[in-house]
Amino acid sequence: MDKIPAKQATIDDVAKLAGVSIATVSRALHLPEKVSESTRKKVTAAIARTGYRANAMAQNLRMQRSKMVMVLARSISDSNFPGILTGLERVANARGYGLLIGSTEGNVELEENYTRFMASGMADGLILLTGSMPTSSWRHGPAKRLPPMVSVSHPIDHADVSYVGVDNFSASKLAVEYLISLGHRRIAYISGPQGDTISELRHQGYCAALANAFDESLVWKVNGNGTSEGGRAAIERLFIKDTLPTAFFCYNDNTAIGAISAIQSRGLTVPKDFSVIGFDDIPFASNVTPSLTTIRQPRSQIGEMAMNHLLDNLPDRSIPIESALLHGDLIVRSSCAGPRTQF
Amino acid sequence: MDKIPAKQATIDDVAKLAGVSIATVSRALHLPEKVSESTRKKVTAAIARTGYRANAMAQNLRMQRSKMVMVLARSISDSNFPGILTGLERVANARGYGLLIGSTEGNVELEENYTRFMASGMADGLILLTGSMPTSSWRHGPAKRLPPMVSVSHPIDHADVSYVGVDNFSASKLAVEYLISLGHRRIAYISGPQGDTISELRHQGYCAALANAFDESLVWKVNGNGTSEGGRAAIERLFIKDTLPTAFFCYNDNTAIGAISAIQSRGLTVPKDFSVIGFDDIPFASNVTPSLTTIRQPRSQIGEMAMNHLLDNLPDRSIPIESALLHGDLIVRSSCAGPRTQF
DNA sequence: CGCATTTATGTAAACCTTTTCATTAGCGAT
DNA sequence: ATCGCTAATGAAAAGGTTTACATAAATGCG
Repeated sequence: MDKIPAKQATIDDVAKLAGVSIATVSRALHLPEKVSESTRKKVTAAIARTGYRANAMAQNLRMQRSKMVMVLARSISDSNFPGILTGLERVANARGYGLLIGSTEGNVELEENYTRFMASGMADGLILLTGSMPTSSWRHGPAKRLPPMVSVSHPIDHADVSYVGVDNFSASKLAVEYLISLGHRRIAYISGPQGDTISELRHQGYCAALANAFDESLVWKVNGNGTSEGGRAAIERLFIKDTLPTAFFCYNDNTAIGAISAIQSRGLTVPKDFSVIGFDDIPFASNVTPSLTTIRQPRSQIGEMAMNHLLDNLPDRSIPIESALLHGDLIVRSSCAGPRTQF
Repeated sequence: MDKIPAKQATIDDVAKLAGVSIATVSRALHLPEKVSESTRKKVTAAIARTGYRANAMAQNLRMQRSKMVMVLARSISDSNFPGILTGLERVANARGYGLLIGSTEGNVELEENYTRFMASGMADGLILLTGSMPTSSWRHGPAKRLPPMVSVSHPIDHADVSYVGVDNFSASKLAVEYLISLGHRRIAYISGPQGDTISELRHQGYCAALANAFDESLVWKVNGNGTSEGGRAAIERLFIKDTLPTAFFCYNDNTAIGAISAIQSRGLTVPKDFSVIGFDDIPFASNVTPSLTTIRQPRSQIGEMAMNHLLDNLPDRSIPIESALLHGDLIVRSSCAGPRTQF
């Protein structure tokens, strides 16, 4: 084994060792057909000997890019995040890009920190999982040029950004239709946070399913906040009333799990007394008791599509703004059944 | 508002506008005390006017760094990952570093892909969540120089890398002591994957607690694999026997949840018939029924410590290899109770 | 006032590539 | 042998910083 050189070898070292110019080395690497068989061999040999790896910073500086994509999320701990990130990562890696991740925690200062990062050219593109455009001074400043962006999961109102996510409307409709098919007529929606776009879409799907099925539809919305605590609280508030729904369509699995837990702690059972359906199919949905019937979000597929779309758009930013709505599948487990016959 | 310039302003633009040299601009930014009050003002004004942001690639090339840390994980979907990542991210961001993430999925090719990335200077340091040194050709090649590294959560045998993680031995001992304090004498350990270092440490803690408490200790190990499926299977296998333990200390929460589910589906109850204690305190531990008694890993603290240690070591690599074992707390919920009086 | 010392600024090199442009050599055709 | 054309290579610029060194101005002191 050669002795360890003090520093990482540069293109100069390779060129010297191969007895050619650095231009030729570069060409041997990137345009092999432009260089003669014999010198190409000398160059590859020299590269092997020196252990040369092109310095990414120099390349990026010269080529005016960074080969990085920044993923900006509201929270890393979101149940959907790992799955999406896995998809993003898979294609970024396959296409030679690095993934830079940042979480804003809803904190404007942190967000500005990251946009500064972006502004200094540390990323060629931006994946938004925040549900909003990067709020920051620099957008309104002189250099208004944002990198190509794709919004994932959370559609952004009034912004011309491509969007990839599950079709919340149709998937919710599907969920509620399933409850209806089981015989339920009094179905409540336990919502997500107030003003949340996704919650609104899911609510619309819920309404549509009811309107389709019944002449006179009973829309029943209870406010939650997307956490299991919120689901629990929603049930508590509801159970003060004397008329109750027989099934709950929940904003997400966390909410559903909270709802189930609240129902159970009142001595009632799911799905015998009440049916509960969630949304997301988070990893734990199959591990709760009863296992949760829900809508599966194709998380990694969402991530893959989003990243592909973004990277396709990098070279010339010519790809038009477009939305991809992916199909959400109904996953039937054990938290739904027909309604109790007697109320 | 100024009109939008075609390109991002460079230091030259600022210098020209301020009527000084680029060296002065650079100094005004980094060594403000070395530049006179008046010119400093001119420079800052020019910067504001142009919307100048230093080009990160150029800076990094010049300064021979990248201001990035790579986080290499086995899987992004690991239950502990988001929490640790949150901690890592928090301090990286605060200290001006970007977080580059990659998941190897146990795939050697992917791992090599990332080490190539590293070798080209795209990261100044490396956080290992893989439990092993980056296996790759380049380690054995001529340029053997690895960047500073810190291993997190998974200790790495026979490698001189700093390590930050929970004190698996003591925490496990704590868990088992708790079961003993409830009156259990026949306690089984449902392990993680074969050969897993962490599982081995937890096993040792388990053994130590037993040995401390009883003259004659009954060590009882059942193989799992770290998934809820594994926990479930372990219980099934065990229940063929006629003597059974009264309590289970599980490798992790996933295993514990699987175990509980298997016990329940045999018509038995936790904690009345069997006590189950987990490890990790994953977000869902409080949402299962019965809510899971477990050991909490201080995930974000682990991430913060690891990143701080790594970044402290970047300037001169002078900090010695060291291990930080963090305390794991016992979180008492409802999955443990005293043993059944009659066997 | 003259010299030494500090302070402020500018010039240019260095960081490592990619790529344009120019040059040289080689070859076939006339 | 000469011309023209192609193929292979090299020289040098450009990308945007930081910083060592040089220079000029200003200040201190005897």
